[in-house]
Amino acid sequence: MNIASVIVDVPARQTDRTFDYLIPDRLLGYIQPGMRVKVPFGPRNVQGFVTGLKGESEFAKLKEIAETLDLTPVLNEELLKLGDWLTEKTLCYKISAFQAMLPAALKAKYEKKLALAQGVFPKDLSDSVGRLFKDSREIKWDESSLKNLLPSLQKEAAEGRIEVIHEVRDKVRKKKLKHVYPAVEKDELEKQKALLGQRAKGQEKLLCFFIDDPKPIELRELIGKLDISAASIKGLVKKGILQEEAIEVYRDPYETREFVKKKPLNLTPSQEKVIGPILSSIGEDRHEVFLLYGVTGSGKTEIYLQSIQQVLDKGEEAIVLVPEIALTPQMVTRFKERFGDLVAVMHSGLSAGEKYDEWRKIQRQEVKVVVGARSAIFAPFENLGIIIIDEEHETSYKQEENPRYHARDAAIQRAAFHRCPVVLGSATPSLESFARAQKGVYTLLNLPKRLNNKPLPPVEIVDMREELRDGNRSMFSRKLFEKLEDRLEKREQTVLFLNKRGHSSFVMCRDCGYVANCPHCDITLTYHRFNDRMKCHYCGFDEGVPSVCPECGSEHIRYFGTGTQKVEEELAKLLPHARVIRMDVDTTGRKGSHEKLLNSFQEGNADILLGTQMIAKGLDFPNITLVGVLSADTMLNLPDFRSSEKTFQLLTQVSGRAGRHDLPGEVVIQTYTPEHYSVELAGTQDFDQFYNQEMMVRKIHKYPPFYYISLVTVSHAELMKAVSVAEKITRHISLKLSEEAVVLGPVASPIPRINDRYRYQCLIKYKREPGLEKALKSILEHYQQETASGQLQISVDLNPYLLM
DNA sequence: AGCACGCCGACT
DNA sequence: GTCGGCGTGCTC
Repeated sequence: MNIASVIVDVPARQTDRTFDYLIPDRLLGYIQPGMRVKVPFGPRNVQGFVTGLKGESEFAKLKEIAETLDLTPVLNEELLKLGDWLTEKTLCYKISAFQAMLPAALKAKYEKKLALAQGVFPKDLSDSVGRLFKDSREIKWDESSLKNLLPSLQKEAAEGRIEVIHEVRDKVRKKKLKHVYPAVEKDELEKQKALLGQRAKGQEKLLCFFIDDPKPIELRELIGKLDISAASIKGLVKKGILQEEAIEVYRDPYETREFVKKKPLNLTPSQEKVIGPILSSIGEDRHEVFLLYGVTGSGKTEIYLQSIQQVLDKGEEAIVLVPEIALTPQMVTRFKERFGDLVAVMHSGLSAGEKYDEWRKIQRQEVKVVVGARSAIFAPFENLGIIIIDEEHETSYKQEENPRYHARDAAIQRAAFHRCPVVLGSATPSLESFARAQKGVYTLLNLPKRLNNKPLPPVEIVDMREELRDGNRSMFSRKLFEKLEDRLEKREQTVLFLNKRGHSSFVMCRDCGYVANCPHCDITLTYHRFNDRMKCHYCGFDEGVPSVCPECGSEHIRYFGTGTQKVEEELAKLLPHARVIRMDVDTTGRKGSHEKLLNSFQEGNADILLGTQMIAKGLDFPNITLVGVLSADTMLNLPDFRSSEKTFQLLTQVSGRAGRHDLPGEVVIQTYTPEHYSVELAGTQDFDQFYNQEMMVRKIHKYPPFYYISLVTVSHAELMKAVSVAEKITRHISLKLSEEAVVLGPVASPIPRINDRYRYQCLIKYKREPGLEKALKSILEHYQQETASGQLQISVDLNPYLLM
């Protein structure tokens, strides 16, 4: 077994297979599947993953593995298999699947360098080349600065005086800090203390400290604690009494926070009823998927916590997925309060290094529970006992780049391997999951009542067209405004929700109707008040606001629309005494600012919390008694078959923020389409009826959960090329599929151009098409050269959540 | 992805 | 005649 199969870090169709390498003697018995290695590949070195070991290879002249990058495998056997599954399910490259399962810090960083050959000095080279090495024997390969030296470099390299090095490194280093500890026994420390001179106050303090506690301590901490200088430590180190060493430390994003340990709460009878099947599934090592359908405030989290406790008691581990966890600090707090140091947290707000450290804690079995966003589903636990997905219906569980996986599917895959339950929790389950529960594929668990039987808040729907007819041109209906004033008077809090999607500010000419568009994408530029500029949210293009209309020359050009900033301005005008906290991408950009704003609101530093999607979930503050939705229907017009579902879910979620505690709550929903069933039924919070109605619509239009869908998007800088390739692909797919399948297109994507590339797409709806995956693979293969060069892009999404 | 090998145009 | 354009194909 001295040969390793390796998947190399070259994401291309031609290299999407294993390559065999000889394991050098010094690494024999050490290299295991799942380790990262550095291997020579063509003329350079690349990172690779060992996927298996074998005794012989069909390939005659094998190269040797250059070195290992890990001491222990970063992917265990289960995760290696899961990588294969991901590759198959999403048609991505093996290497992309592996990389998706690991923290970004472990991704290789490549650096091309020039170095002097052994025994060669700058003076041995021609003047121009020799000058490059005057400071160091190694320099970075910098295309631009070396440009005119290329011929002479080539000559020196050919004659062996300099060489090209391809370096492979981890992206992020382990964080190491200098630690100090005694080098001698306690009685020796005592002896040395007696020998110290009168003036050696610092050294005396140090010795006292270590006589008390000889454990290693971080240098800076020691200096701060004893109020001494680094020189005192140096002195003792020199005498050989103390020792210094760089020890790996974890970056702990929550280290400054104190968590008070909390006990499990008593379960209500209905909670008891629901947790029963989950606990027995855990106890019997049985894989089962539960759909925990519980209204907002029905105590789902406590079910999660107590199920996990059972798993921990069994000596197993738990994964909890939450959507964009940075946005729900309350959730993290509850887990930390219950399980303390056993919890690792993984979310997008952490730096690459912090994420890596949390991952290391899991790998080293130092934690038992991970709470995290989508990618936490790949936490390298060995004995999973439960996987929980909170807010199961959230679309952020679907990754919108390769590998385009859905965390729910990966969860079920992993749980089946570990023979443990998956709990999907939601107040508004996705249609897909609910349908599966109805069919008996998932086990449905119901929590129909809020804790303490608090009623759901009454919801009033206001028709904004009527408001307009009655001459109210403000963005607040009279009803909402009245209630706002009332809450201000009573010193209770209000949450105002603005459905921002498709509703951000833009710049328009009031005379000719010209709207500022991105010159590279067919999309309106979004206006940002804080720097008075317009920005494209797809390619990042950014431009100042023109003072005159570029079409007609009119000066009446200004920003338009109802962004949060604009609402804030209007609030300031109408209710100048109200204290408003605004939460959107602009105000929560910086790390931790989100939490700060929420804390400030919780402490009562504001009367109104104004925000977008991000305030729809997880807020649980006792003083919120009014929730206002400013525009309920802005999502309904998006080209997305899930838009009704999303609207219903969002409105229900937001409504759930009101009156969760002692004070009763109220909800006002403003809309231009009060008759739409998703708005109307969100008003009565009638999920069952919504489900029935929406299922009918899906059936008629052949959408999930009745049909599967797949989306192929073709993009190219030339319109004609994009169209013709899309056409060929569509034709090819149609030929390969059965009568039952529907192939739509090709049509221009809803955003027909992004970053100067035209986009055409083909949508496939089908029930059972065993030939589809093969057809798609052969298409990707067929166009591999053109896609490799970047000219042409073909993206395939089996089960897309965004049809853009 | 890189990089080398290989076959046709405008240049000292 | 040669330098160099980037199409094609390989990397254990």
